[in-house]
Amino acid sequence: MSEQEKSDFIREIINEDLKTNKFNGRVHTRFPPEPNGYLHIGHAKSINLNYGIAQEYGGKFNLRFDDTNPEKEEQEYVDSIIEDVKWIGGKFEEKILFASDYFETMYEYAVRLITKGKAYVCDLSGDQIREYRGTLTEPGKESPYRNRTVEENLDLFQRMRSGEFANGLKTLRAKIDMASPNINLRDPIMYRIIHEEHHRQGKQWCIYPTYDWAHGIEDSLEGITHSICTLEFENHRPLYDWFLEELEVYHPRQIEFARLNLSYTVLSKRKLLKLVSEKHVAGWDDPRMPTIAGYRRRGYTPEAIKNFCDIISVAKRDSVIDVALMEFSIREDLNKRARRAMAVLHPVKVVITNYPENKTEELSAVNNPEDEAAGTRMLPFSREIFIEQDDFREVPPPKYFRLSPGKEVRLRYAYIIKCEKVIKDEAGNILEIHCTYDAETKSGMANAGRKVKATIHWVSAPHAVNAEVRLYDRLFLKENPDEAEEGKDFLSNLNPHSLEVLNSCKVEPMLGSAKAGERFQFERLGYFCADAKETKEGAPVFNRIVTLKDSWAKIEQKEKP
RNA sequence: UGUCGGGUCGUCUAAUGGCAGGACAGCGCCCUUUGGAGGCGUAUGUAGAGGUUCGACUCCUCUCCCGACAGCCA
Repeated sequence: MSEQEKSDFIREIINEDLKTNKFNGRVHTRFPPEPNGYLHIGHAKSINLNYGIAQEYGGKFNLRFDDTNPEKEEQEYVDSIIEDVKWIGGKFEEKILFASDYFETMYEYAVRLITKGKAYVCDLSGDQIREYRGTLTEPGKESPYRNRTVEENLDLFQRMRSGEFANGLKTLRAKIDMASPNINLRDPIMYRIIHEEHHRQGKQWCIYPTYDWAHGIEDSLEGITHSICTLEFENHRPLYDWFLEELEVYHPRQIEFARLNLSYTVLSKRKLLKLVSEKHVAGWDDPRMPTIAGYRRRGYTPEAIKNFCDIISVAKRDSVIDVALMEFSIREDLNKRARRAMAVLHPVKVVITNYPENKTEELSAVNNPEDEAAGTRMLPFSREIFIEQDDFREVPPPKYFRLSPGKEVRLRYAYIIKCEKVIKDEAGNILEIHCTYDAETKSGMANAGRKVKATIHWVSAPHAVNAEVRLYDRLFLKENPDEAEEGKDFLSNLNPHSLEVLNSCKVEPMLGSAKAGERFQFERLGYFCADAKETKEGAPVFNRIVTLKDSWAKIEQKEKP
């Protein structure tokens, strides 16, 4: 998709603002995560949107941490978020920003509102505040503390700051309208008392601004033009606007879009945290997690993620994106870029009885048929090879084109072989398959053109390297994991087979020195990535990124009743 | 029975008063030394009812359906 063609309701708004010169021709966006968890694919959508817009319009982009709640936030999350935003490709202006750096200004602004008679210190408890707020259909009641004098409010607010009161004893509230049909306008809380150490401010503060109070100020201070957030903040926009108007400061425009939902996936921070803390997965970067760190470890590329974000576009209606679109994006990317390799995951030995013992040939193999520049490599071939158990059936089902007794297949880049005999143990397990080869059918020879129905992959037994391969699948069995039985939650929909570890895989020699993070297509199987943390020279560990589209699997599925 | 927002192929998304198009998924065929890739083709959609108009996905009215909001979370 070319940048020119991109069009959505947000870009339309920006075009309109540019036309009317609303922000003097400026475009300045931001990505404002709270450092209370790892970034996930939904955040990638937001980064791609905000950063993409800044880039397209020659504007600016800020990375700003919305660190206004010390009870939930940690430095570990700050670090991971910075790494993830960079990996996704978001380049932020000069330095990383923190809402907590504006705390002093926010305090002064609050004093300004108090002085205007637009904010007051309230002594109501949490329960009382809820009670006074009213309900969705009934108006609320005014707090008995609502009409304190400016002097009293100023004094109390100063004493809140200086630590005179315990948590929850007092709040600073905006004086708006307790009867507003929009609950957010019923005297919302601006400051609460939290005696807790902040990851950047230490013990400097014991009052912390709420999101509604803080966010618009952050945007205003940074000169943001378009403050893009998700739909659940739509009802907060009147409040965002109210604060900035009362403050009489620079006023950005808030625009809301629908957050990303992915089938077979959960994307709420709470649920992701639960998966990690209850050890249903191995950590935030477990390759099954929809976190940026998880996708990275799995082997996804930033380009594929960007492409995915472009495909799904952005709108206001709620939607659930088919996870197949994500899989399509990574396949499309890796098909063009990943070098091909031979790997046998479930090996069974084949002995080519008419091939000389002790002979080894070097056969030329193409590294990437989609990219001639990737060149070729040599593949050792010998009398004993491994093939995939699945590529042999003693009793072949209909339409099965691979090896079976008396039948021929081509070995990729090598010869056509014919199955002559199956050697089993007493229990009936297949130990070896004995084949003969046709020496005239070597890849590239005159007779090589002889047609056989199938080509299978293989690895020379004496040259094979042992590898561990981790087969990852969807983490959840249900399209909507939240759709659980009575009394159960999304965890009951976990896929028990989302990870299968194979320890005795046989791979071609070149793969023995795969570097951490390197990606390959294992021919006929899928795309794999050498694990970033655990792969070692001579003892490689591969993560399956995604399978190849497998039309045989589909045929087989259909044959079954 | 509050306020705000939303409803276009199975799934996303275009068309902003002028041929309902694209992608993914599906199906069929061709091609193929990866049952991959690629090529070609095919089916499927404007929530409903009225109205305005030469002409409506688009504008108006009503109805229906879905989502968000009653944290001192963001």
